[in-house]
Amino acid sequence: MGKFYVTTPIYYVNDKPHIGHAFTTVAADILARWHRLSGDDVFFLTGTDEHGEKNQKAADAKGKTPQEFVDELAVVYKDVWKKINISYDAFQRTSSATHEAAVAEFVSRMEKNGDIYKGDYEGWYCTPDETFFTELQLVNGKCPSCGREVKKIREESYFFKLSKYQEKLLQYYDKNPEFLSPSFRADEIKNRVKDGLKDLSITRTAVKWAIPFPSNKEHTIYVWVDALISYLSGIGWPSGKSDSNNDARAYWPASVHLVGKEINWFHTVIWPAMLFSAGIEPPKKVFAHGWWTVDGKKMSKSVGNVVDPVEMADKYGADAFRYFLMREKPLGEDGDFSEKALIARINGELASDLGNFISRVVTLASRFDGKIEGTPELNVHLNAERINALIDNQELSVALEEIWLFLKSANKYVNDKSPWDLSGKELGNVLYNLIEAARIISILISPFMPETAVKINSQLGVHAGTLKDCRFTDFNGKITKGEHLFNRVQ
RNA sequence: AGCGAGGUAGGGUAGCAAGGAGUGCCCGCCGGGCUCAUAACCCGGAGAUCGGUGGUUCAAAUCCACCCCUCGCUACCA
Repeated sequence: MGKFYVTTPIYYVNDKPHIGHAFTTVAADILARWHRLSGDDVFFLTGTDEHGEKNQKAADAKGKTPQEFVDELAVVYKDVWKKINISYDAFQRTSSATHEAAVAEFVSRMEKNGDIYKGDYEGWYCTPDETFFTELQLVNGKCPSCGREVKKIREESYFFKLSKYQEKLLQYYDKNPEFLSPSFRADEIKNRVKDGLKDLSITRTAVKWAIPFPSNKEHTIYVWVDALISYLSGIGWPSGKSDSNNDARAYWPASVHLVGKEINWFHTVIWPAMLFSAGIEPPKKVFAHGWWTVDGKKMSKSVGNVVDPVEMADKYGADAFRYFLMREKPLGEDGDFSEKALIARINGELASDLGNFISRVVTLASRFDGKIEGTPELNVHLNAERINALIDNQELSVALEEIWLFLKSANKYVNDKSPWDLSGKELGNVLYNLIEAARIISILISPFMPETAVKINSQLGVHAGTLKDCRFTDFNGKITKGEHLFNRVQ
C-alpha cells in the first residue's frame, strides 16, 4: 500500500472544458479510483490556471476585475467535473493566496541558488494578434497565424538558467526511464535536450494579472512557471496550508502528471529543471496523452465541432461517455471521436455485452428459490493481476479489453450451461458462478463507470467491493431485478 | 528542414525490441444454434500481394537499405 499522487494539468480558464480536458481528467480520475480500490493512499489534484493577459483583457471587456472573471470560470470547471463524476481531492487555483505564496517561495529558492539573472528578452510581436513569436516560428518572416508583418521587440526580463541543467536532465531520464511516458515520446524529448537548451525568460513587464516577481516588483512571473508550481502548492507546499485545508506535502514526488502532448516539453524539461534548481525531487512520471479529432477533423471553434462533455453526459450518460473515452484509443495515441462510434460502443459493449449479461443473470437468479452456492469454474477466465498491471502502466483501453474478455466468457458460460434446462444444486452452481462473475465485474468497472457499478451492486444486493474482493468467494447478496443498465440507442 | 510516430481483410487495431505457416481482437458482412436476456447471447464462414522496391536468412509483417504516403513536435507574454 503506497502513496499515489496523480495530477491533471491545471487548465487555462479562457473557455469552458471540451472533450480534451474531459479526457485527461477522466483518465486521472480512473487512476485515482483504481488506486483507492487497491488500498493505496491517494491524492488527486486538478485545478485552473488563471493568470495572463488574455484573462485580463477578457475581464476588462466585460467590465469586471480579473479576479471576478476567473472566479466565475473556475466554477464552470468544477460543475463539469461534478457532472462526469470526477473524484478530485483538491482543486487548485493559481489566483489563490496559498498558491501565490508558494510561487514566491519557489522562485526565491531558484534565485538563491544563483539560477536567475537579468537580461533582455527579444521576440517578434504581431500587433493585431497580440502574440509573441520566436524567430523559428515565423513563416517567411511573417506571423505564422495571420501572415501579417511582425516587429522585433526587446524588453528587460529575468532568465532562468535552464541551460545549466541539460546534463542533469539527461542523466535523470536515463536513470528513470518511466519518467518520459509513453516510451515513444522519450527519444523526442531526449534528442531535443541534447541539441541544447536555451535559458528561459521567466518574467514579464507588460502582464499585470500575474504573480509579482519577488525581488523586482516591476516584473511579474511568466504564467507557465506560475502554473507548474501548482502541483506543489496544491498539496500544501511549502507551509502545510493549502486551499483544500489539507496538508498533503507527504505525497510529493507526484506518481504521475497526466498532460497533453502539446505541453510535454514544459513538464519533462522545464519543470524538472525548476525543481532541481529549488532543491526538490522531480515527479516520478510524466505521461503525455494524445489528442482527439472529431469526425476525422481537427477540433476547432471555427469548424464548430468542439465536443461538449456536459452535452454528451446529458445525452448518453456520464458513464457511457467516460467508458468511450477510455476504450476508444490508447491514452498516449491520437484518436477520433464521433457520436456514431460512441453509439456503436454503447449498443455493442455496454447494452449488449454488459447490460444484457446482468439482465439475464439477475432474471435467472431471481427465479431460483434454492441457495446460490457452488464451486468456482469461471474464475479461470479472470486475470485480475494483468488488469492491475495494465492500469498501473496507464494502458486503460487494454485493461477494459481484458475485463470484457472475462465478461464474454461469462456470457458464453450461460449458453454452454443452458441454466434454463437445469434445476436444484446444478442450477445453484451455475448461478453461483454467474453472480460472482457479475459482482467481480462490477468492482473492476467501478473506476471507469462508478454509477453503473452502484446499479449492479444494488441488483445483486451487495456492498461495493475493493480489489481484494475480486475473487470467487461465498455469495451473500439478495437479488432484486432492476432497470436495464444501458438502453440501446436507435 | 530537423526530430519523432505510423502505413496489417470493408473500417479500426494487436503482433514487430528477442525472425519460424498471415496468428489475434472489435465493428461490419454471410450462414447456423439457443430461447434466460435489452431482436440480445453463443458457434461457424468469407474477406489481406502485412505501403513499395531491393537485400540478409533455410525462413521476413518482424532485421537492413532506399523510396512513397499520413500525422505530430520544433520551447518562452498559455
